[in-house]
Amino acid sequence: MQTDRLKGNLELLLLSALTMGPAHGYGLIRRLREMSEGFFDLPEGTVYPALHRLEREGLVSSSWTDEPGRPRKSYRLTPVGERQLAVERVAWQRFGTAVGAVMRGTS
Amino acid sequence: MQTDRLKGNLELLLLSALTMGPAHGYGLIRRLREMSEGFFDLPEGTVYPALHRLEREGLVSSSWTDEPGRPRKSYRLTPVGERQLAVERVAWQRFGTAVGAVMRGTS
DNA sequence: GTTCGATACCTAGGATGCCTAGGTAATGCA
DNA sequence: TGCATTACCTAGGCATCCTAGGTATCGAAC
Repeated sequence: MQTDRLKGNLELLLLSALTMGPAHGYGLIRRLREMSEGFFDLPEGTVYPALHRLEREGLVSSSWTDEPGRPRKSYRLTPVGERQLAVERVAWQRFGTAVGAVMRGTS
Repeated sequence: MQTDRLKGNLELLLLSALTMGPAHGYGLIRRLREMSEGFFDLPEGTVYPALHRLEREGLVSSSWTDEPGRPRKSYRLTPVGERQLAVERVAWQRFGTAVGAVMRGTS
């Protein structure tokens, strides 16, 4: 069955990571890995499409850095994204509370 | 984007609910609703296929009650299911810890 | 000087897993 | 007789994450 709990939480993770400041995709992968002490080691094929989705929805905005060297696409939170992050945080907590109640067998 | 956090946690929820004793599908839906104070109100189309999956994997076993009235298929945890539940619990907690670390911006 | 690992971007298609929407049938009450 | 509730089921849809492939730059090692 191979549970993937990530489903539905990726958005929360990416938006959270961006509150520490703008970052590009590859850097976000590293940032999430560090912040979670290695727990989240997301493949690029997961993160890049997710960022594009977030941008399409207006939660993040991107800009190419015109520094020399490797091209980098920097993402930052938009005001809409910040509001959405607050919503996600509450939703996550509620979900966790409900799961906890079921696990503990109490209502 | 419509996060569905249930994905990957349904197994944990069903196995947890079954620790309170055997139950049939419809009853499990009610039990989860009560234990979570209304948070989890799972559609039948979610629960029945999941129970079949759990049975195929040997985590639960089923038996039709030969009581009169409506036919009911009662599910109970198998020993394998109990072990798997313990695994799931730890996995859930680890996941929660990791998400919490990212949300709080600390490593 | 070239080979390799790390950095940095991308996408098509597959797998998974929950949900929608449909179906059947028994019970009990209005 | 009709309707709500209980109780079971499944096909197909859809969203989302991942696999696996691709391109290209840079620095270090050989």
